[in-house]
Amino acid sequence: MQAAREIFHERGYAETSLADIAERARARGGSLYYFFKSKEKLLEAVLEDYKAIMRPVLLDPIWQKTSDPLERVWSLLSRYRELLLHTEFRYGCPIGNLALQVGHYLPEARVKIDENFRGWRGAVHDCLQEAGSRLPADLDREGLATFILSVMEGGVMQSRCAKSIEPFDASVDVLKDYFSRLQSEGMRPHRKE
Amino acid sequence: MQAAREIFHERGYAETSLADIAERARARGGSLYYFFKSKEKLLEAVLEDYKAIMRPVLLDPIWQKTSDPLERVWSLLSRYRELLLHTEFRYGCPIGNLALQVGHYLPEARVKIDENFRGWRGAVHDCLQEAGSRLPADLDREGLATFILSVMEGGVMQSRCAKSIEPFDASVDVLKDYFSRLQSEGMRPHRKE
DNA sequence: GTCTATAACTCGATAGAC
DNA sequence: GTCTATCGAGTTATAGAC
Repeated sequence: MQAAREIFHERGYAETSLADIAERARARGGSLYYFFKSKEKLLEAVLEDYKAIMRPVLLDPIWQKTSDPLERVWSLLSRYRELLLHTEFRYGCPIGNLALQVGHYLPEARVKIDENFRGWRGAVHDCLQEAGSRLPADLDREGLATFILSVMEGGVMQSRCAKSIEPFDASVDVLKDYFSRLQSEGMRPHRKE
Repeated sequence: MQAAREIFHERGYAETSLADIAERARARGGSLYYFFKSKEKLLEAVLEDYKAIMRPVLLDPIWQKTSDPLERVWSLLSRYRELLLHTEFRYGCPIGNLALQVGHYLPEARVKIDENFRGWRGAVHDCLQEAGSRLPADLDREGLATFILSVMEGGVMQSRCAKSIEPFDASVDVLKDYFSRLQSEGMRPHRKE
């Protein structure tokens, strides 16, 4: 299943054959059917696994680097930046990829992708809550967590196609500017349109 | 080619067979090869066409609704909102879909997808420039245009998977809040971190 | 549990009639 | 130009030996 996760990420779902997965797992194609009754079920297991490893594999190592909740958010975004650079813009966010690859015709997978997004937003939302009074009290922090995921996914998408880190960096820079304005609000009440 | 554009959008590139395309074009599979020497070349022609129709088909009807440059940006985003609602979250941005479907293994297509993104950002950038002094003078308007595309693509991605307009709306709402803060800057100089 | 062998199918692409 | 017919390759999935 680790093999499936890797190759789905590298090549995409449709472009990956079960023989490819079996080869990386040092097995033969037919053996996979002992554990998964179809390619689709294998994908669902991979997506379920992504949910399970998000905290121990993705978040915990980042959370460990700093205890400042806002720094954790920036560090999480940096993780995707490193992924882009490290893979020379070939891969990207594995969940985002699968979202636009199979989200529209594999309903069960779509639901599990949504659950992964919810988990990610939830983790960022926790950071925003923990930031307490450093952000405006009346701020919609759920909405802001969704917004941050949008910026990340959109930035990764653009940088992959541009084969340049520029669009990702530009997106994160603007996000940081927004935060600096949110955090300076204390000095003067913000007037909503 | 219109048929190809539609079905690539609805089903995705890998899930679309040339027979499907020919059927919608009221032709037979073999006939396509008189115009396109491969499925990949057909995709490239579709992406080239997207660039060509962006202005007359996507932008001009929106620009016509209002001459206010910032309203044009919100109206453009509303167009994607309507697309999500109108298709019950099945489709999404056709370029974004293709970006994460084939961007990593069809190099020529990836370049043309990038060109589409550049065109979109360019149109938004023109709006931001036209907004003149309504935005801070020292603002990076190229970066902001990239940011807006990120928010749109990320919002569409999340809403499709959630089958709910909430993530898209939340993303756009936060973006509007950012703009309202940018526009109120005139009242008091903003201190950069 | 893991393998081999293969069934059943789909797809992209080509050849050639008209 | 558009069609029919088909090739060849690759795929998912199954059957059954070991």
